[in-house]
Amino acid sequence: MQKATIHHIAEKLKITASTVSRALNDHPRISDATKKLVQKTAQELNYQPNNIASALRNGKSYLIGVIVPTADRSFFASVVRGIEEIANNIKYKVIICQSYDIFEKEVLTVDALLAARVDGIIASIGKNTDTFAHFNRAIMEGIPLVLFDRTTDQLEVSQVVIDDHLGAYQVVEHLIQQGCRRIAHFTSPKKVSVFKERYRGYVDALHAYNIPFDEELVVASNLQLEDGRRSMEQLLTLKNRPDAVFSSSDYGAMGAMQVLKEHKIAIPGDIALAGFSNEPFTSFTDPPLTTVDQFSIYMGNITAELFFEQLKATKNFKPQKTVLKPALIVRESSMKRK
Amino acid sequence: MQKATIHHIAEKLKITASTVSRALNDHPRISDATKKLVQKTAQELNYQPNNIASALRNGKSYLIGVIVPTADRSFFASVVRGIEEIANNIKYKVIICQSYDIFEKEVLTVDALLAARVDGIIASIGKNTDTFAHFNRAIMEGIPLVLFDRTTDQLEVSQVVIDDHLGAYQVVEHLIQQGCRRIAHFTSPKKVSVFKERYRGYVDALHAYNIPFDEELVVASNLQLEDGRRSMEQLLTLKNRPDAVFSSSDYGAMGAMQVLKEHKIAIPGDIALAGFSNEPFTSFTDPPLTTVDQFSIYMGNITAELFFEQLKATKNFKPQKTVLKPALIVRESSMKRK
DNA sequence: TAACATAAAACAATCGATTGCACAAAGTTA
DNA sequence: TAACTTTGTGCAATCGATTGTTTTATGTTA
Repeated sequence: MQKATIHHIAEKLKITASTVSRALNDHPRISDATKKLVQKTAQELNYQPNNIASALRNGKSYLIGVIVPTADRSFFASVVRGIEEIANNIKYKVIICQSYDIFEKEVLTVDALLAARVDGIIASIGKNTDTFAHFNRAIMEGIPLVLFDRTTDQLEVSQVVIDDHLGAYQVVEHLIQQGCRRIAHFTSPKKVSVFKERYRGYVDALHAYNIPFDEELVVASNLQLEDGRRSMEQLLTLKNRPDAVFSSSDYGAMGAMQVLKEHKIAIPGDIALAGFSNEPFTSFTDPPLTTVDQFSIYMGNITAELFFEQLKATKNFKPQKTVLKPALIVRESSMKRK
Repeated sequence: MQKATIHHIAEKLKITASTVSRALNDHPRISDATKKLVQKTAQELNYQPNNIASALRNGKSYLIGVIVPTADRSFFASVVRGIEEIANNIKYKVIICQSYDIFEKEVLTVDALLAARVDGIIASIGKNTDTFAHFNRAIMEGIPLVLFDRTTDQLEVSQVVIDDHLGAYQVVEHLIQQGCRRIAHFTSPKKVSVFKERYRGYVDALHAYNIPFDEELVVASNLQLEDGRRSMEQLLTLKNRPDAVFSSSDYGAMGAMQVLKEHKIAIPGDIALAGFSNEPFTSFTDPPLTTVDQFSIYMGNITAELFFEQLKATKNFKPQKTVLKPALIVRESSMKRK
């Protein structure tokens, strides 16, 4: 059974396809009578416009590509959800692609999206990405690009980030207020701005409270669970142990928590603990983990709105940077003072 | 700057677009010399085929729609990853859509995918779905449909599931071997086969070991964290409390764990605990949660392979049902005997 | 070398929707 | 009533790739 086209409608009404097309698109030069007739017939024939055909004609696909390192991290999944909410409202569909933090895969993905003729790309950059030619390729083809969370200033594009500096600052300030003085920090060696910013927030908070910065308390790793374990073990070998750990990722903090428990070190009694991202599991841990919420769905909304603004803008659009405020979530893992 | 088309290549080489097209598609009637020349020129002009145009011509979009209740559950995210692995290998792109377990949203999504002219749909049915007209619409349009995990026998389509009965049976058998005799079960009131199957596995294991079935030990809910909490509180009001809880979802088990801790009830000492799905957080809980792994990435692979098999099959394809074996993962929450 | 086979490439239609332009009918104005 | 405007449709080209059907070279055979 064939799907109905505007030609079928036209034939049935003894008019031309162009009239049908105009009628369906509410063109002012078509009489109301014809419009109604066409709409009615379209219904009868269960007509559904062929997006492919119109995509070809007007060079739009109504598809946007979203690239995330991994979609099974709650943060990214929620941002994607936020993007979808906005996109679906205006007939756009979202293609989700995962780079798995692998640079080559990210490059391939960008190229695949360009080949698929997406109308634009929203991306969060992989941890191992430090050259951006693939994204520049998209920009040069006139494909709008908006980055969120894991962004870079090496590209002239709009970006939406949270104030990682502030989030980290608040965590460290909170730890200090709980009486901690030797606060360790798990960070990433990668040139990803979010981690650099959190590191800055950590350092600045220490300064602000006149707490000496001690390089041996900063451990760089990939910030996964196992990394957190290793980093914590390393810290425990120090003569002068920390009394708190602020990890740039919840997974890293989780690894630390496991190690501390294995060593029968009290949390937060001996060592307080805080993570970053408010992954869902953080409220399930024992003790529940202090962390920073990033309002991820909202971030997705904002990112999508910025994206579509740029998509509509005909001329050269000035890249915008939106900075969202994070929220410190205090849970037991850091509550030394009840 | 315009993107190169086959016409640009043709013009440059003083041949026609059809020759270029055939050369690029390695048509036997084109001389090797021409083929090489065309390929070289294509490279030079950085030609990328316009998928939209070829989609229109041969009625294929190279897009497949994947509908999941939510993409931020590790199980679904991993299945999607498994699907993507296969799909991307053969130039297909995956559109991920979330139904959020809302029936209306699921219907809209199916229709949107049909309108987007996807080449097929892979779906896991929402919890609240009990009529299937929307999926039948896809089938009638000749769009291949494959279901995974949350499936139904009311549709004549291929499906990939794990043996939920076996998984549940193994959990309950394990609990019995640990000495538990009053094993409670959290299930869903919904007509979702996975939960029905797990319930059957629970009942059958009890039977097999001559343990009486007690209706008051079975609690139906939505199986989220809060539901698990409520269900556990309810069980604790019984005169004759259970000595184990097997929840059909890890989140439900997590809720139970929180309540038990609040009541200072030892896990697994007083009450053993087991979930289902092997969500990542289950290894982070204290104690780590016994659960069932579903080999989700593999499930995605299998699902995609079945899907593409069906897509290639020209004639009426006989729906197949693939059943995968799950794996019991024993952790401390159920280890009464060390 | 005429007749025919084969290889290589051109021609033209097609997929379905869109749109600039042409054109006819109806309405308006002087 | 001639001249012009407005309104409603039709015509035909277009987007880029694909493909059945010629057409044009080239090669082979008798």
